[in-house]
This record gives sequence, structure tokens and C-alpha cells, in this order.
Amino acid sequence: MRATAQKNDVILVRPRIYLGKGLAIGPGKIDLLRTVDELKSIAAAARKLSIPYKRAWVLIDSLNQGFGKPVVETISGGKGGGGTSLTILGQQLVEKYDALEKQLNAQAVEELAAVRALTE
Amino acid sequence: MRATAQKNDVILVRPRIYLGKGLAIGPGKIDLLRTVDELKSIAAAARKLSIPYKRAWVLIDSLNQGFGKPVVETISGGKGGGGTSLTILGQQLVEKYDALEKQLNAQAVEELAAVRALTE
DNA sequence: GAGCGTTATGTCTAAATAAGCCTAACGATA
DNA sequence: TATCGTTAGGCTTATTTAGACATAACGCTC
Repeated sequence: MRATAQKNDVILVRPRIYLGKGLAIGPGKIDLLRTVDELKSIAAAARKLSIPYKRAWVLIDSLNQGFGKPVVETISGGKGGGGTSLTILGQQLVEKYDALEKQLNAQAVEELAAVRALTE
Repeated sequence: MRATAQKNDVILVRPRIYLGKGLAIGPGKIDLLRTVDELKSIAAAARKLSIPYKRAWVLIDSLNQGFGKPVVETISGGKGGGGTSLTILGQQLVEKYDALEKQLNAQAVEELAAVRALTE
């Protein structure tokens, strides 16, 4: 119940994971998926992240293609012009990545500090 | 004393660490440093890694600049044309990175497997 | 002192990446 | 049915990045 940030909550490493045959997933795509999930729109997410819509779409499409099944479910037209939400796969991707990232950072704080110490 | 590879020896994550103001270090530079250390030559390391000498030199120079002090010590001319060895800093960089990498991979195998499982 | 292989750069070109612009379909709403 | 904001692309240009090529200094070695 402490309000102060804990040492093991610090995120220093944001891994890029290579999943074979041209499919890779890193912090950029994860942040994008997270923002899409939040705003229920690719266009809105792109604006928030200050990247062109086209780029956001390409990134998401590369995931769809790479996984063989979609990470998002989209509606074109209708109220608000349409929208996008994450599929189960998309949600799991974010969740598993977050868990991995958290684990990496929690367990390797000391080793990380050792590397960083070299800059001083 | 087992000869078989251990589960925790598998390298799946090779992190890129961002150390601020344009300085980043990842598997590419570490492998390069390691090869330079091994062959005592930037040119020979570049050949072994199948990259142009220029690129190898640029990568190493970016480390020298970024850290403010050199990661290599070079001799130009002389026996064999010259050569390059790692400074203490350069050696430590490789060592600390290796330790970090090992730690990350040993501790996060399950989370990684969970992400990879999504591709199936 | 000529030759050799290395370090160290500069410059120019090519290739990979990203950005920009444009068009079209879609479906609720006014 | 005209408008609107969204998805989903195609296509063209810019920008960034990497590669190729050239050159010079250096100091052993022959």
C-alpha cells in the first residue's frame, strides 16, 4: 500500500522478441496495441503516439500477417466512423509481453546497474 | 559436469540497453567487441563478422564517443600493420552485458515461452 | 626505402525505411 | 442522401541508414 515507486517497478529493459520468419515484436508495437485497446481506434492511437495512421496500420498488419490470425478486430463505418478493438490474441500478446518485461526488469536490476555504472 | 546444454544456458533474449543521450548498446556491438578482443584487430573482426571495416569502426567509435572514454586501444603501423585491443572499460562492458544477458535468460524462460506459445 | 596490413576518415552511391498524399468503402447520423 | 470519421490500402517522394570506394598516416619487415 505504499505510494512510492518500488525499485522492481522500474522499467529499464524493453525487449524485442524475435519469433521467427520475419516476425518480431518489441516495445513499439506493444505500446501501439495498448493504445488501440485504450482508445478503441487505430487512428486515435496513431494521433496520440504522434505517428502517421499509415504507419500504425502497417505495424498492426505485420502482426496480423505474422501470426496468421488477427490481433485486432475492426469495424469500418458506422457510429464515429468505425473502430478497432483487440482480439483475444492481441490482448494476450500485451499481457505476456508485460509479464516478460516485468520479470526481466525485476530480476536483473543489479546487472543493469552494473552496466549503467560504466557510463560514470 | 554434465556435457548437455542446460535449460538456463539457452539464449533467447539479447537485450539492447539504452544508456541515455544517443548511447545504446546491444548484441551487435557486444559481439563486435568480443571478436575484436579475440582477434586483436578491427579489420579481422569485421571480416569474420562479414561487415565492412567502416561499419565496424563506426560502431566502435560510437561507443568511444558515447562513453567519453575509449573502449579500445589501437596501434597503427608496425608488426602486422597494427592492431586493436579492448581497454578495461571495453572488457567490463562485455562482461557486464554477458552477465545481464545470462540473468535475463535464466530468469525469464517461462514468460518467454508464454509469448512464443502464442504463435502456434 | 618500398611494400604490407592496419587504423582512420571523407565522400559518394545505393538500399532500406518512413512519411505523405490520395482514393475508396463503410455505415450511422443529421 | 450528403456528411463525417474511420479502416484499408496504393503510390510517390523524402529521409535515414548502410555500403562501396578512395585516400592517407603509421611503423615493422625485407
